[in-house]
Amino acid sequence: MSAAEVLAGVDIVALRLSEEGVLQLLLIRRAQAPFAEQWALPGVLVNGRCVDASLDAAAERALHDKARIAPQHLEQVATVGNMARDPRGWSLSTFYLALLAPDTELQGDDLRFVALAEVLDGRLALPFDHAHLVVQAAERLASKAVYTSLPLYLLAPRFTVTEALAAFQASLGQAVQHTTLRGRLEKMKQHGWVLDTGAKNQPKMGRPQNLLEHRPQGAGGFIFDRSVLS
Amino acid sequence: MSAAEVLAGVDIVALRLSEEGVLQLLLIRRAQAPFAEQWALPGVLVNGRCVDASLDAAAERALHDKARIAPQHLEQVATVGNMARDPRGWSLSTFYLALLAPDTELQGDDLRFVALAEVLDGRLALPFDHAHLVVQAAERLASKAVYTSLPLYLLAPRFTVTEALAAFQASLGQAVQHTTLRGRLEKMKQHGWVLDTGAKNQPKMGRPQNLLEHRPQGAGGFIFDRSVLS
DNA sequence: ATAATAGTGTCTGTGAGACATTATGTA
DNA sequence: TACATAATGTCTCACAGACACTATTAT
Repeated sequence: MSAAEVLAGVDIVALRLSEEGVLQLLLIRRAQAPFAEQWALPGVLVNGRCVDASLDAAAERALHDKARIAPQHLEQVATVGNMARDPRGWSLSTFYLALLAPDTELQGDDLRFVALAEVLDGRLALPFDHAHLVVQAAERLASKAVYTSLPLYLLAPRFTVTEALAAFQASLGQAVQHTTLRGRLEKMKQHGWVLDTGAKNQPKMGRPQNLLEHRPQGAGGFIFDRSVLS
Repeated sequence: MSAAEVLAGVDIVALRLSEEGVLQLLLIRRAQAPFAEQWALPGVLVNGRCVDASLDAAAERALHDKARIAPQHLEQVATVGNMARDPRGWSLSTFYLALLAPDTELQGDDLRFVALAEVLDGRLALPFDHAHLVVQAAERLASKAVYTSLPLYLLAPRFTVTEALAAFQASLGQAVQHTTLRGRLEKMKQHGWVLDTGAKNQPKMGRPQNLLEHRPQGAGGFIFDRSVLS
């Protein structure tokens, strides 16, 4: 069996929720050709010499080595493979959705966050088919936000209902009734996924907010049995 | 950039609904090492010489070339990659879930159907990590059966409510109220996904059954806004 | 007091769950 | 007639949607 000449790698679509409630995408300035110096998704190649125990380990390595970041959630989205996506030839990319804590900071000027919306609507172009990967990852987040608690991984472990609302609305791209979200958080409390810290948070104005705590009891978010949409 | 030495391929978890309402898995007797002569998932390698336009095209090729079968539904499930799954070294497998028509017939004695349950509970072992792939594909089908109409792709284009019930129950691994399913089919009628052929089907005994027709209006099944479970 | 924000309560609609009832065929 | 199977109807419950109302802070 001859060694197959396929270029295989993992790419990461890492998202952070900004203080303004907007999703931001992590980009890295490529050091090597092709597309050297351009801003692109962080990623690594997987090959015979690679030390990764598994593909998921390679994804974690990509985030850790390239950006010194540990995500709060990491899941595989899909794998694309064709002749056109890389000028070097037929290539495979298994890409992951990573959700980062809102206080994630970047070190080094070869890393930056950009508004996810700018990539989704084409205002900001990315090399390879990275824009397409971003679209699919964003769709994954949106579709899971409909019936799971996945957007909570965009928040700090302690969060307020208002912050949770921002996370869901940014993930879904549309408004959500706060009463609906409160009902879901109540349901999660009953299953130990969320608990009421007695603590309060005082905004600049208005009534203090209850501080909740996210306690995942399994992978991938709590699953509700209804859609959050009409 | 040196050619990366990664063995990459696609494997297919193709399922058929038997007349007894049991899910069956398509296996092929391997012609080549490793694991020659053993029954395994159909699959093909993707490499630099390959003619496939894309990874999805390679999946279709695997089913067509190896089994002369065209599935009613084909979707990518995930990609696994590690050192242990193939004795030849670090390898990648992107695996797909394929749903076949119930009248799918096999030609050649290197193809057969086995009961999916036998693989899931370990009574029937498969080479590589194929049993693990089958588990994940079956989980994908089950989780989608909760809130989509995916199991209808296991039926002939014209089907009865009883057959649809069997498809859902086999996919989910648990009983479903027929009234619930009727409600969902009614909803699908309103959106053009199912229509009432005036025709009837006469079982050996009892009242004749209405014959419905499956008219997919998009990829991946109709999406409901509630879980079919409690 | 007023504004701003958080949290609760009420009413409606939808669709699943469970089960009873009716309909339509065969033996 | 008896039986088997399909199809429909009824009632309850959970929860999303919409919106009103109350609560608690700062200025």
